[in-house]
Amino acid sequence: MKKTVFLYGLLLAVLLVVLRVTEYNFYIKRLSIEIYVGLVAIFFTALGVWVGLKLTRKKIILVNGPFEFNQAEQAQRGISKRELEVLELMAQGLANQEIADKLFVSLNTVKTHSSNLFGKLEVNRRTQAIQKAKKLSLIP
Amino acid sequence: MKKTVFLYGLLLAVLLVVLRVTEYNFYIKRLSIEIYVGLVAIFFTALGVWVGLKLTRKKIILVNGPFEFNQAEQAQRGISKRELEVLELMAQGLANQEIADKLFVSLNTVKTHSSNLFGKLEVNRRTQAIQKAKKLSLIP
DNA sequence: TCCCAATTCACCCGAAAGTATGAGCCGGAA
DNA sequence: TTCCGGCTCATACTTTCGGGTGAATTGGGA
Repeated sequence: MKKTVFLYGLLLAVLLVVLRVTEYNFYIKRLSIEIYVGLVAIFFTALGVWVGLKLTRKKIILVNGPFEFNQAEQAQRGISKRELEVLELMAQGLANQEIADKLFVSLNTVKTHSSNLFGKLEVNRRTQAIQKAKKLSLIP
Repeated sequence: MKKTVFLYGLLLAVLLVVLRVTEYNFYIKRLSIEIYVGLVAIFFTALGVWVGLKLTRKKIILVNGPFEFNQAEQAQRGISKRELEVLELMAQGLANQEIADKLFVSLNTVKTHSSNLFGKLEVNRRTQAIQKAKKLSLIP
């Protein structure tokens, strides 16, 4: 973040210098002030568009960008790592037996985990658990 | 669309006039050209940001815009309307009995529909059906 | 060291889900 | 009119889920 601020500051400084030089050139060449102002206007409009895009691009990324895990929610509901693993596999449409095979544990263990999970998510079906987990950003 | 273009043109014209007046004022008051250019720069930067936001806002809306149903996929797999209804309710995490109540049919009917649906979607669990249906744009 | 939370597993039971098969009804197409 | 696809429902059976209880193990923190 600091680096970003510094970069922008530097960019601004460079811009001012360029502005000054350009202004000097125009003065020497005795070109009309209108052209100069026009160029400045066009340039800064472009700059503004760029900045605007730069700012909103982050929002767009936020909308459908990489998944950001909601750690606070996990902590508040006291959901353990193992339970999360089960949740993820459950969200992939796997049956409890398949989850058990993937995690190298018994079917009963998966049942226990999923059961505890349902309690913590305040649901009573795996389909609802998946929905709620997505809404809480516990899974993508 | 035409109205938008006209509005933007009008806005631009107004801007030019304002620019000219401002320039005149500055000339009269013998203020330094730097201040004038600086103000123009700031103003057009802001304008650029606004335009940029205006342009990208549409894109954002497009990104997470209204769901577009994949009718071709439905036709190819021969999925009927009723099966789609069941699918949607299933995706909401409802149990078969709840779906039956919502559609005013018996539990057996829902079972039949869902069973046929699973065959057409090439899955054998409701969780997988939901996933696949979302991937195929049959449900949002 | 002791305790706790997490993890693991088992057993039982009832409910829900899914499979298979058969059948009646109805509206639109051939 | 006949036929077909969609919708409905039933019965029977198997599998999977989910709830409840209890218990052993273990790694790490008070």
